[in-house]
Amino acid sequence: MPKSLKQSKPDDFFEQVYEVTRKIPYGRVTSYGAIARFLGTARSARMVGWALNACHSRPLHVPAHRVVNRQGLLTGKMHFGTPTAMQQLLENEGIRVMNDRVVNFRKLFWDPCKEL
DNA sequence: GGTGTGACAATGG
DNA sequence: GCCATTGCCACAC
Repeated sequence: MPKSLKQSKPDDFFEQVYEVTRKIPYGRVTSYGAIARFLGTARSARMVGWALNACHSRPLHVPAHRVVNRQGLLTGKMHFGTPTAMQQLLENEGIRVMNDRVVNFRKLFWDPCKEL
């Protein structure tokens, strides 16, 4: 029974990513690396992005638009259906975006390891 | 069980 | 501040 137990949650890692992403405060942004480090997989920052890629398979809405790369670049905007959807959502929260890059990213940066 | 891949991060120029 | 290269882990086939 022990070996079959984990079979129920094959996407445990993804679940964690979604959970942290939902906890991002309004008007704040974070990076994939920060989430990865918070989950204990600092070197799997790419997996965080991939996990969000599968967020469409989730019944719950995930504010993936608040997650950007270390440079504050909206690398995943293309996965929102429309190329401008991500930027629109960020601007809607008061976040200024220029050239697909978050302005004052360091100020708006939200570190789950510290804040959470 | 190996191979390919990905919404990244860190470093150096 | 920007561009190019390398390393990295987890997942699908």
